[in-house]
Amino acid sequence: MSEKKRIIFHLDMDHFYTAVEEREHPEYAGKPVVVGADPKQGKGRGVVSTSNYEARKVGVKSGMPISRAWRLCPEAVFLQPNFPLYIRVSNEIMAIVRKYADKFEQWGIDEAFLDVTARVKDYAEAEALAKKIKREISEKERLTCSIGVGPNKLTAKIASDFQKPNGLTLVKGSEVQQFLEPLPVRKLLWVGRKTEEKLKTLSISTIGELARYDPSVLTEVFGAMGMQMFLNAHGIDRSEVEPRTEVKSISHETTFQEDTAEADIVLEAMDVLCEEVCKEALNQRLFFKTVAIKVRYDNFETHTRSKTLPFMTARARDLKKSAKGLIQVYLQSRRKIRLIGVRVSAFVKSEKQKTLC
DNA sequence: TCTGGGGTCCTAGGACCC
DNA sequence: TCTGGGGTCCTAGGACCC
Repeated sequence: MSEKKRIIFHLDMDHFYTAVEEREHPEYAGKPVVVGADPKQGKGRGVVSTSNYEARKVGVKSGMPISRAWRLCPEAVFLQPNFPLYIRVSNEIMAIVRKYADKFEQWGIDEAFLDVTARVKDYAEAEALAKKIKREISEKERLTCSIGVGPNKLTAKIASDFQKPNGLTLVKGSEVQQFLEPLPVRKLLWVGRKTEEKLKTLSISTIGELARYDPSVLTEVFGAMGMQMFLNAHGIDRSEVEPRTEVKSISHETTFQEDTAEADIVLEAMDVLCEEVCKEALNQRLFFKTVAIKVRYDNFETHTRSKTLPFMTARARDLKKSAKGLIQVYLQSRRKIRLIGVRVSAFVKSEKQKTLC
């Protein structure tokens, strides 16, 4: 029952959004660049999506409130994300990368896993292949990436993050435990802020401490996830590199400029979201059965309500009617609303698109 | 610090059916 | 009159990813 020997790459583009912007705008060279919400002189809502290394030097990081980024670095070039551009560049990069893998899995817009087991005979060849991929991306796209190489996805992912930007880190099977041992548990995939905090109460802060902990206690505290974490801490991860399956939900959401309790404003915004969601569903030829809405109050308390229709549809009229019904309870509360969202799921792919629309 | 927007997966309770 | 067990679907919330 020994684990099949594999060689997995994880490729991660370096500060992707800002890198693309810098490529398109040479005049930004050497300046701090921040892609995210509009800072509005420090009064903007929203967060930083990506910052380049000049901005990171003064502490501007992904996920930070844009107002704080503005205070830290008012001289930065602040840009709103240009997703159509990023998606186009992403598609070009993925086309380059996927031809080097037997199995390929895109992970978000700017990351990918490659199973190259059948393409290389050892880590020396893997290193040469990784360099070749980096060179091709650099020549064709004028962008850099970091690649991690390891015996599984877990190790490859952590390795790609180990030296950035423009890094290449190889971790052989025999070196995995030693490599992971000193790292904080937060580096493990699926260990986020909440799990990190919970682990801290058990006096676990490094992957090594997690590996030495009693797995039965971990199972008690975290359920199935506990055993998963324990195995991962030992460098064990049998998950396959596999292509993303079909889309399971489509959603749009929006945060208001100012929190509002006005039903008219909320309903009008919701109609727009419904239109956008329907347009996308139709583009992908998907009919949906389940409609969900999301409401976030001004204190960040968040609720969702959903309803499964007795029929499938892709019509905006049906979506608007359902969404309107679902949001009523929240409007009646007269509390100030910060955000609303609309989501559809439970898809049926249509072969008869034309006749039904 | 004052917290976007797009997703996936898991859990748990209740309804309903056989 | 109080009581099965299994299976599936629906709903709400939450954690996590980029």
